[in-house]
Amino acid sequence: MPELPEVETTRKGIEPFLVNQTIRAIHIHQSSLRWPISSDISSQVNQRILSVGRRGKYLLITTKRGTTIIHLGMSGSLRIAETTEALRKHDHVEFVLSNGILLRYHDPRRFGCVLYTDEDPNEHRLLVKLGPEPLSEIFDGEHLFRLSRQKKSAVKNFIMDSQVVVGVGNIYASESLFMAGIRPGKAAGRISRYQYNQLALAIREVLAKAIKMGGTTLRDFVNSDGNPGYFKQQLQVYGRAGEPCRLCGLEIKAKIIGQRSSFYCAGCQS
DNA sequence: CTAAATACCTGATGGC
DNA sequence: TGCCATCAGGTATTTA
Repeated sequence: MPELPEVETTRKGIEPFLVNQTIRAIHIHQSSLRWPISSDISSQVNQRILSVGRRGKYLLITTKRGTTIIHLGMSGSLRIAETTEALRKHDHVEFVLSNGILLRYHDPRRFGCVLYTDEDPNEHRLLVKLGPEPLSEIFDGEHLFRLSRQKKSAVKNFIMDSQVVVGVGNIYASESLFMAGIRPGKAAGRISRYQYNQLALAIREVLAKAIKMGGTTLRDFVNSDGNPGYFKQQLQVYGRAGEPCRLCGLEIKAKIIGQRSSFYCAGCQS
């Protein structure tokens, strides 16, 4: 399921095929995604792509006229295809480019979205409230500490709140908390500044490493070039309930926090 | 205001 | 073989 590293891996993967190409056509096979695909996306036709950006888990394909905002939800993927390649099931949108290739949006569970705006995408209602990028300079322990005061909710839910910091999904939340030595169920407001410094560093490190490795493959994520990522074997706690902790050997525990499965080591995390 | 629950959706999996 | 129940989960929205 695409978290920030997978989205960034996708961005990097498709960028060289897209920049400076003109969008010749957009074929919509299924417009019923999380929100319907608006017909004004056709404004992008015959426009040259200036950049392929990212904000949080949103991909931004920008032309002079506007920006296509794509979210992969949890089962979405983008891939570069030849025009001769048969349409697969759940290939909902195709961008036909002037270099003769296709960008295909594929999303079995249709939790994702393909939107269009002719204004600054950062002012779009879905992006305007987002917290800092975890790999940017303004994201640090002080930021987490300041926002968390008086918060009673679990720290895991806190760091997964996109208004606090973007890009920390269920997998990397468990991984970051393990690395920082903090139990996921602990109240966000009761965590020290020192621990938040550790946590901010852990989030940075886990995400940066995953991006470097090309993203995690769990169920149906496929890199834009069709190859799976390689991060799965690096996971320390996620999905490892009952298995021994790689650091201390104690059994990894699973717990539902905020309706989401969470994993931690009772020996290494307090 | 906060925090928790819910909706959106389909494919993989396991039990019978 | 098929049918049903369960689970996966990002995030906007609704409810408490």
